[in-house]
Amino acid sequence: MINKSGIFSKSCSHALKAATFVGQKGLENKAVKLKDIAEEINSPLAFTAKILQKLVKANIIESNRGAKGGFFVTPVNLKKVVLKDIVFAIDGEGSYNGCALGFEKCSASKPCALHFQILPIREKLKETLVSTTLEDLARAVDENNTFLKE
Amino acid sequence: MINKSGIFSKSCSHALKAATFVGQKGLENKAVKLKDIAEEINSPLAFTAKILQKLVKANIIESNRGAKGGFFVTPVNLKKVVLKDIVFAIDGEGSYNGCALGFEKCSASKPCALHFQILPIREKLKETLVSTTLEDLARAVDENNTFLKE
DNA sequence: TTTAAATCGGACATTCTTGTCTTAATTAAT
DNA sequence: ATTAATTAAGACAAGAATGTCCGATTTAAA
Repeated sequence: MINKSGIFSKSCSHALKAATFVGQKGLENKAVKLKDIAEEINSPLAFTAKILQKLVKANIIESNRGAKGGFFVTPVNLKKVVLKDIVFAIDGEGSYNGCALGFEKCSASKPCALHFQILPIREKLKETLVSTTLEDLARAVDENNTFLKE
Repeated sequence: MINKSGIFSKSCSHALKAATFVGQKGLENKAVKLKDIAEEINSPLAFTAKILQKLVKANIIESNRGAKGGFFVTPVNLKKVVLKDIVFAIDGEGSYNGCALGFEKCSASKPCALHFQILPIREKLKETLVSTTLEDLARAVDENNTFLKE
């Protein structure tokens, strides 16, 4: 949502950053450890762990336990996973489809006071969330065109 | 933000609904009481009061205390106030300008991993928030084209 | 001038999000 | 087998957002 801290919840921002970094390493088929991820994206270790676990359960990234373990993305998922998948995994569908004024039933036939104003914004957002792949993000970061840290 | 409950924070949704209802009555130069507002927009009384006070302090609506008091919008504000004013008053500027990944400094020259994806969405949102007036919302509701209740 | 009807303002309570800690489970290497 | 490295999982803690309560203040009317 558009809340005080920007477009996404903090958890979701962390998830997007973490997934992108794992994706970046995935470009070279490498796995990364929790500690490295948390450091790279500047997010608390234990909290990052929780978020990574959600991403694993959502089949966005995978993990290996034990020594030499870590998190990684398969080449298939690098191309297949889109932003929407990550947002859904962390914040759920409401973030994607919810009414701007919070109504359960809000549609063109029973529109809330903001329905027609918000509609085109929503559409544009959805468009972006389904068309941007994890690989897109990972490559841009890898080529130093965008950043995961300030 | 695009969070679990939709685009805006709950407080902000309440504020938008409350302001719209006060605006609707303002079309006929009437004031409304807190109790009526809370009932109309289906929001808890005391909490609605808090939000209304913020709107008053932000000079979006005005109030009269005491018997025969209430909240109202001046004809000038009805035309002058835009959605952005309300969103700013409740959620602050971050909601409007904040980086999608939460960075302080995020710009075309130092873009976060989502910067270029989010930019056009943000622009569209801003456009809408500055071009929609309180009167626009109030009239649509008054003409029964849109709703403040399910 | 008293009373009733309102908003104002601050302290408090609850709930949700964010973050921490500790222990268990798994794996590779010695 | 044992140990060290690592993720998994759940209980707990802190903070922010949301919501409640109560008394103070203001105003109109009787």
